[in-house]
Amino acid sequence: MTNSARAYHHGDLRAALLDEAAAMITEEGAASVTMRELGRRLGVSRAAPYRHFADKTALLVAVAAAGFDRLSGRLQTNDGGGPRSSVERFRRMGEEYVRFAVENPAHYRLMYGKEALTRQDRPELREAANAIFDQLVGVFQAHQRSGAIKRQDPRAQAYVAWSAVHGLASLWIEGQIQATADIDGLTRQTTRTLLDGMRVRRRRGA
Amino acid sequence: MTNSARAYHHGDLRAALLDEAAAMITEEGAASVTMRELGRRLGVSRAAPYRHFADKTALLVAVAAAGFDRLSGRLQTNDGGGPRSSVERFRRMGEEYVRFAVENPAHYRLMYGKEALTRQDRPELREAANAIFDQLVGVFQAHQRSGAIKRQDPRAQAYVAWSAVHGLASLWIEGQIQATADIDGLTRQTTRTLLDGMRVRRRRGA
DNA sequence: CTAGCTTGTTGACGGTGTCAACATACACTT
DNA sequence: AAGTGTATGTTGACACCGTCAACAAGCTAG
Repeated sequence: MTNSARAYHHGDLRAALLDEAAAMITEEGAASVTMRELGRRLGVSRAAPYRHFADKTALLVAVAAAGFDRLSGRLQTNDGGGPRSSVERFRRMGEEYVRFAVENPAHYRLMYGKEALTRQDRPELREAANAIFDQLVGVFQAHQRSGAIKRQDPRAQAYVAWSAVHGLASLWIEGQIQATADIDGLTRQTTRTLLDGMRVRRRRGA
Repeated sequence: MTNSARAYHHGDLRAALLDEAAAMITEEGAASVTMRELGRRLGVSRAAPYRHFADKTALLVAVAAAGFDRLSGRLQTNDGGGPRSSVERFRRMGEEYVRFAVENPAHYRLMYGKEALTRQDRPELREAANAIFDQLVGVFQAHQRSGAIKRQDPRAQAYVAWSAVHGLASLWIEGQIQATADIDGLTRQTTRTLLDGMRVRRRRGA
């Protein structure tokens, strides 16, 4: 009752706010999201959103959390299909991750870039982000069991890999990578380099 | 005459604005920077900054550009000292890069994170960022010549490596990496993994 | 000394987030 | 069915903000 959708005056303003905010973010960037404009678009007064979110930050946090859920779902769906090698799983996961970011740049930026959001310890965000990270850790654990990569702390390995794909996505989104470059190619090269770098290798000298 | 510092009414308001803005950014984050507050702090009216910067974005761009210069200088200073192996050069460069970001989180965020800044093609920023990237490309070229890593497009290799350290720095800054983790250790593991992943290796099967 | 450009000030406008006071619609009790 | 309470939405107000136009003052060049 408390959190489910019910039809009062507007119908379900809370959900409508989240949808509209997400739409504005993808269309015009997070900076364009305004409590007043949200009200205008939804045919509601400027203060109406405050009945559903404590403040603007809380609204954006909710939108970001929804983004995390969407990303997490995409990764899981893409991961689950059929018995694949852990190499293939990792490669696919990286590609899907970057693809999401490239397709939803403003949303991705909101999820990871906004200081105000992550700075405050919003448990929702923390949890949603952790779910994705744990998924990645799982891939590395499986990969270690298959004997393909070094037996190190899988969390550290996951951090290194996550950094690489997150960095690639961020730099691309922010336009720091020359447009002539091929993002898919770079993603593949990244995952391949990471896996090769973690692979068990025979000692040569010393 | 046009761009050099001169003592008119205030002394050198332009430089003072850049300094004060940078200070505010490191102390309270970029969001706290306000034209009016800048005026207040420097004992000047709210519109005075507009005699030196077209708008707030231009000011922030200049601050970001200064940050790029600082980072570039640090990397160069750290790189130049004595004849080191290209492995060592890369390792040090990565560490210095992450260290800068960790020590100046808000500034680093401004340099790479702000959509508004990078979105518009500010040539200053582009140039400053490119200088750092070119430096990295140079390291990989040297590294290829030494025969240690694969002979691929060094620019692509540089993108992969840059992504990894940038991603690590970003995730750390945004608090996405568990605080118990060791950022220096992760940085070393990242550079080592990258180099190993790019190393020339003998084929095994297929 | 005067003319002109550079720099700084003040007033104003429209925009924002947010709160308090008020109004309404629905749900639930009796 | 009536009435009451709470969830929801509205309006007015306040203090900010970025920015512009009109004005004032200071320095420099002739």
